[in-house]
Amino acid sequence: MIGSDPTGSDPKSFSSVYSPSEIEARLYAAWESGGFFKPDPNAPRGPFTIVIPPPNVTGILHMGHALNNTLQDVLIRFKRMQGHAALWVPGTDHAGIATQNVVERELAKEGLTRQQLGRDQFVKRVWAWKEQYGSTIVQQLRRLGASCDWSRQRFTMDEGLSRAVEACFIQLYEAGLIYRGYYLVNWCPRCQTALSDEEVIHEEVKGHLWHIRYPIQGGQTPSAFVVVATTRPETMLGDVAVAVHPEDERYRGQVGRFVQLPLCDRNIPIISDEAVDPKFGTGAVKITPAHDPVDFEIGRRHLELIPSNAPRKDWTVIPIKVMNPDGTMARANVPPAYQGLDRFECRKKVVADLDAQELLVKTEDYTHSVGHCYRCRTIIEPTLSPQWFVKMKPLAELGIEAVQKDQLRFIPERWTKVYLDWLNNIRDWCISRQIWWGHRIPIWYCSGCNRPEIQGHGRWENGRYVEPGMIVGHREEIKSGNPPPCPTCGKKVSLLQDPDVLDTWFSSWLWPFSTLGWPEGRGEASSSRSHWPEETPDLKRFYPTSVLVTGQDIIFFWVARMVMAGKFFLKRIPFKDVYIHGIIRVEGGKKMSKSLGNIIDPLEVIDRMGADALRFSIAHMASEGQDLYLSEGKFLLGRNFANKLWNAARLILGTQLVPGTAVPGTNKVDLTLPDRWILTRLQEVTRGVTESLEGYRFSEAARQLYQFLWHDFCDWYLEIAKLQREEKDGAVAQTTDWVLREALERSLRLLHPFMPFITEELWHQMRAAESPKATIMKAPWPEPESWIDSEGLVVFERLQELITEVRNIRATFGVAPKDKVSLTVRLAGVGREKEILAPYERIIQRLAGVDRLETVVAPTVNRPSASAVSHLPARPGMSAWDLMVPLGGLVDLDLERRRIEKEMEGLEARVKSKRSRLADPGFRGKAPADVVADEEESLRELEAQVAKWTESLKQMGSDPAGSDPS
RNA sequence: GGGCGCAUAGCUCAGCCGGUUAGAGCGCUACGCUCACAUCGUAGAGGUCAGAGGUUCAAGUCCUCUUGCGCCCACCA
Repeated sequence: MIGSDPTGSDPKSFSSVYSPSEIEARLYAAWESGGFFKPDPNAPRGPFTIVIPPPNVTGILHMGHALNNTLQDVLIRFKRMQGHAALWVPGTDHAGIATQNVVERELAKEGLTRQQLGRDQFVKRVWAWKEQYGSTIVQQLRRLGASCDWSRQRFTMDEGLSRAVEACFIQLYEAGLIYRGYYLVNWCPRCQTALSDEEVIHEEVKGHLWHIRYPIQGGQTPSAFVVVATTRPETMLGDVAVAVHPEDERYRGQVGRFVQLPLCDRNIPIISDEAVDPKFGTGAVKITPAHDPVDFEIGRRHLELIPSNAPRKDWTVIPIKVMNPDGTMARANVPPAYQGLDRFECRKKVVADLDAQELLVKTEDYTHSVGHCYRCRTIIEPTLSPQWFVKMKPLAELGIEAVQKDQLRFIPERWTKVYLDWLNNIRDWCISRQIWWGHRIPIWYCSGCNRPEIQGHGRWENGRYVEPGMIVGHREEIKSGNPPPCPTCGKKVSLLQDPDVLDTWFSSWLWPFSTLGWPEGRGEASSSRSHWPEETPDLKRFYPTSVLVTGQDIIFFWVARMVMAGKFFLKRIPFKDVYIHGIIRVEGGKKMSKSLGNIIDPLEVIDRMGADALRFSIAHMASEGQDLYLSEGKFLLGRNFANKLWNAARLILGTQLVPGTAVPGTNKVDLTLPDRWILTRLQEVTRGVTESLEGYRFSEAARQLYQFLWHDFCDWYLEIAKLQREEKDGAVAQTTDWVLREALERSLRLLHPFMPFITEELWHQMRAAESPKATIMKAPWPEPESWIDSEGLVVFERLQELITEVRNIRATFGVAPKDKVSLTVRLAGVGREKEILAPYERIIQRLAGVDRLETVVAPTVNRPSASAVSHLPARPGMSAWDLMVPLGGLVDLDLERRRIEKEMEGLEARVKSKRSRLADPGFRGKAPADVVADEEESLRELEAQVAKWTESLKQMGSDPAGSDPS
């Protein structure tokens, strides 16, 4: 019932300014209730699927979303019209840390912490938040016009998707690709959780490099020191060694000795390790295995501090953790003076104390790269802790294979390298998070057998990681009331689930199939466990998806991992094409961000100018993979274009139709030249837009449509059509109406993926009578017709040239718009050219402001006195024409001379360049014959042109009327 | 330390496979509220395609280097 609203579809109510807001809301509601976003089960062509990059439930629509979803919607609407069963699966991401942060902030306003609330209550509270606010972003996507199938909307914490997460975790575990390790991880003291390497943002920070003396024990001289340099002096409280390069002469004989650790009552050994760069600083490094990744590795290699997966009794030295999870200094192992201090306060105090003891050699300014939490920007504290990991090497190989076997294609292609580089240097993925909002890890422990202190020190048995008393399984199994016996003690004692949740991306990487592949209403975990995912009808029909549209920032987080997951769990890639679009920036090159206060809110743009304006402007700017620099003003392009289209339609639809219908016959022989010209242009544009969209060249498609509709259709054809509709010959008037409507209707269809609302509204007004319920969304994508009037193209272009030239002369000599001029056209009379002009006399008269048009067929003709002249060059299929416009007293001799001279300047430059090119034997010898012939032809024509202008200039000199009137 | 992108009109950007006269939008100039549109029309001005070298008959387009800007990756204590 899209166009049945009388207020919207009555052409007489057309306002001269397009106002989108009411129309957009009405149409979107009609589309959605009409079920038009669902894939057509009877679609003539195969499925075309996109899964949305799920926005965070906490999100609000920003320009990045607007870009990303506009492009997806353009593709989906295009493919839907082409007859594909187009499916765009929408949904949102539970965004573990981000969402937890939001709700924690809300609690804080009530003076509560999540700890006070307790885990269960807190999680309930987050769900409540999600129910209340989680649909914000999907509502905003609707305002953008996104034609997602909302009946298939998913959430990463849905029942089905949660089972997918569990099932995939278990499959990976059984394949020996999941383990727990006591490793150094990225720890955010603010969020109090571990993060993956990808979640750490490295930023340059201005800091200091402190050089500290560590006194050598039993040295030859009592004052012997080793000087170490550090950017984080507070970590020295956890030092367990000093390392030097084995070849470093400066420390020969020192290795194996001990130094006294200042501020602490401990002695630590000097060791040697290849990882130490002797050229850096003093060549001696303090080793803090519990708080630095490099030190951790050195520790593992040389001190056997942390034998991986070995029982605790084998430890010889314990890495010393000196910080609490919140970034304050720990109680254990830390001298009392520093206990409980914030890490940065502690840093100051350590430096001051060292200085007081004269152990601080120097303090240098030092800029270095420091890791920050990607959610809260807090400086990361590398910390030793037990975490779950995915072994990535075997999975990465699947991702690499996808590219090598041409199963996967990046557009633009250069991202392939970025993707491969990451996969080739992949490290294991830390997937456990110490937060409460997310998918809890499907691992349980026997309360009698598993102790916290052994976590992360399990063994590999039969290719799988095991800890004493550890059970891996589905929630349903474990909580079924009949828990399995502990594999270690054999007793059915109480089982405790691992408190950690999984990285949000652990659910996201399953998105392309978890959204399609979970059978509705299936409950039995045991049956799903071994055959997951199910071959649901949706999975069968729509997987693999067709294309992924996303930004470069999540190639590692998401794209690469989805490829791996798809190949691992389903043995098939999740998508064939990956279109990587640019990043939104503001003019000046900065990132658009809230903190910089330079946000341009897409919703505000939609409010003010309409979703179509926003979408078209974005698409117009989105040339292949380039970043977009936005400013408010750039959306005027789309707004003005929508308005132009609206008014053109107003002209076509708002006036009384000429009575009677006339559908032109085959090859459009009964149409006028302008009719055939505009229809020919339309064929070209149809082909161009289709090809551009097939190749993801969005801006190219948008530009072609803009050029065609605005300049070809409105500027030229509509002006001519006005005349044709006044024709006494009823047939001409009738076919003009037909052409106008045909061209408009096809244009609307071509434009629909970009500007869905205005095209629907106008299309519907055209169609309301015949099919009130039809929607342009389901109208067929235009196919170019087989006929092209290329001859007509040449003639019409000559007409355009002629009119433009006369207008130019009028403007140059200041002929008032109301004043008419007369025009003499001289042509050589080749073929049927002498007849060309006659039918278009009225067009020329109207568009060029001519009252008397005379055509002279003659080899030469004298220039009428006191006139301006112009010479149109010969073209293939068209001879050279001379134009003469008598101007009487209006002619300014100097002006005309300058005009001619300028024209000749350009021509002569080109003549010169062509002559020299043709004089070059290399060119004649090696260039293709047709190129040479074209050059020769064009040189001949240029020379003829020059001759004509020269002649005109000469005639002017002897022209008495051309003399200065003053 | 690696890698990538960008440098074209005053501004923001197009320009696929190298081949006539390098395009658009905005801005600017002149004129025009002509009965679809002033969110408009007509005409126009404005470019050594960052610099240097190379490949080629031919380079904005391909190669190398340089400069400037931006981004990504990396265990620079």
